Amino acid sequence: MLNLYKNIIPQLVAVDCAIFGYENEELKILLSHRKLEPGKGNWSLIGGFIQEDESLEDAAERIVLQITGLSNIFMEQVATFSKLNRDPGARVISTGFYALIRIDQYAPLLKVEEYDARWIPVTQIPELVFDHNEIVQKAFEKLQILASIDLVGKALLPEKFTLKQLRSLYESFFQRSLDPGNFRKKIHSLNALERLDEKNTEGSKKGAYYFRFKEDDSERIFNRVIKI
Amino acid sequence: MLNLYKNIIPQLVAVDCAIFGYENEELKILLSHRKLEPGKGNWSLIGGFIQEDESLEDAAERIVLQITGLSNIFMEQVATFSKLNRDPGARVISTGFYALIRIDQYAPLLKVEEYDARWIPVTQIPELVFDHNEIVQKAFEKLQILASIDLVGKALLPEKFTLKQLRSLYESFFQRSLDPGNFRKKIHSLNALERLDEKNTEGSKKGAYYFRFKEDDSERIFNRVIKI
DNA sequence: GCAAAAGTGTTAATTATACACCCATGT
DNA sequence: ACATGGGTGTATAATTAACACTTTTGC
Repeated sequence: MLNLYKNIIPQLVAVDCAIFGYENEELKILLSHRKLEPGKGNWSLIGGFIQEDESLEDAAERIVLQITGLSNIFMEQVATFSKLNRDPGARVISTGFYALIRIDQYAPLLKVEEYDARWIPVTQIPELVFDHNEIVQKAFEKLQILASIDLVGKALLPEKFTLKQLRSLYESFFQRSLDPGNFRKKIHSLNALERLDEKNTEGSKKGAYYFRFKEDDSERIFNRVIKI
Repeated sequence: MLNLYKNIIPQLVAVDCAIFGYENEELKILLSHRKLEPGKGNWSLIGGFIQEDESLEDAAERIVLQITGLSNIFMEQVATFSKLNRDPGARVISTGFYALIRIDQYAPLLKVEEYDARWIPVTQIPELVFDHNEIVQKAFEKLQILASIDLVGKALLPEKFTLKQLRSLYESFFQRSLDPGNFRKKIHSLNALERLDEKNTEGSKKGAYYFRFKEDDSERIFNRVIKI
């Protein structure tokens, strides 16, 4: 491969993915057990080295596809982590990503046993290898900011869902309870959802209408961030 | 150096810095002319390859120090850019940073002619090499978000400044005019500044009070981002 | 009928926006 | 005294937040 830059020492480059999903009224993250030394067997994010012919985004998509069976999913960079001794096995520079997937579509390609991947509530994240706890922390903060200025849900909830489910998702994002009435009004004002005629009667006798995200979101309202 | 990971192809890793400063009522960015092929002589961000014994943050600080003479400055990651052919000279993965410096303290260590570094208003950014325009764009967006939720100014303005100057800085961030009266009230409500007894009489006969950032910002108010 | 969750309405507090007005001072 | 930018005040609209109220339906 062409290289006009001589005498530059190349580095090992990897990606680590914080994969979020939503299930049973809880926001969860997919954690696995590390296959390689050092740290073999410990809890870890899913990651891998970048290949010569792919971008970081390509690598992250490849890895998420392997472990979830899903492609074309929502994914964003968190940050790149490069402390000298973050990985005791070698000097590795790793870019963190966070991904949002629908657990109802989760269908891993790899044998689950191989990685022993599990969905863990974000409130119960164990100690992870290397600096992975820091990556998760930053990923969660980015997700919170996103959820603050845009209605996040399409990537995490099933096709149809109740407002209670959406609210409970938001309560997971912000880790606090939200007023049901005010939440409804806020969501409706965003013009992003459409009500179906169908009701979910699991949670109550009256039944709660199902909603889904509009195909056409041209009238959807986003919050400005600018407040000053 | 220890390496437990065999058969992994290492990559060239670099940093590129979008250095912002504020001068004559304008937000500016420090651009240089590229010293190396490919693209030698073209407008470019200031950057360089990461060394074996430093993190990305270390490398960015080193590079900013060389070109501005300043250390301990405000700096944050923008994102990491890794498209396969972003740099025609080789496959280079580059992490973008943005830095905020005070132009009144700017004192480059390297001969300025060597890089031909210049302060260019953000409204007049020329075509840059590779994907540097994209890096600048994302850096500016990050800066806007920061300025939306926190009072940015300490890192860009001189020690003492008038509210008009601060407002003009904010007008540079958001590229729109802000109501003088409402801006004052907003700033005062944030509890971040203290008024000096001194006045600046350059702009008017009456004179405008100088302000500075409080040493103690324990009572300073930050805007929540959470709006839903 | 009543419990329980869904959904609506009312009010107060806060914040944002537009703009009128007063202030100090060099000429 | 008056023009000019600095600085303050006021009226209104929009948003947020707390909480009371009505609706539906299975038991």
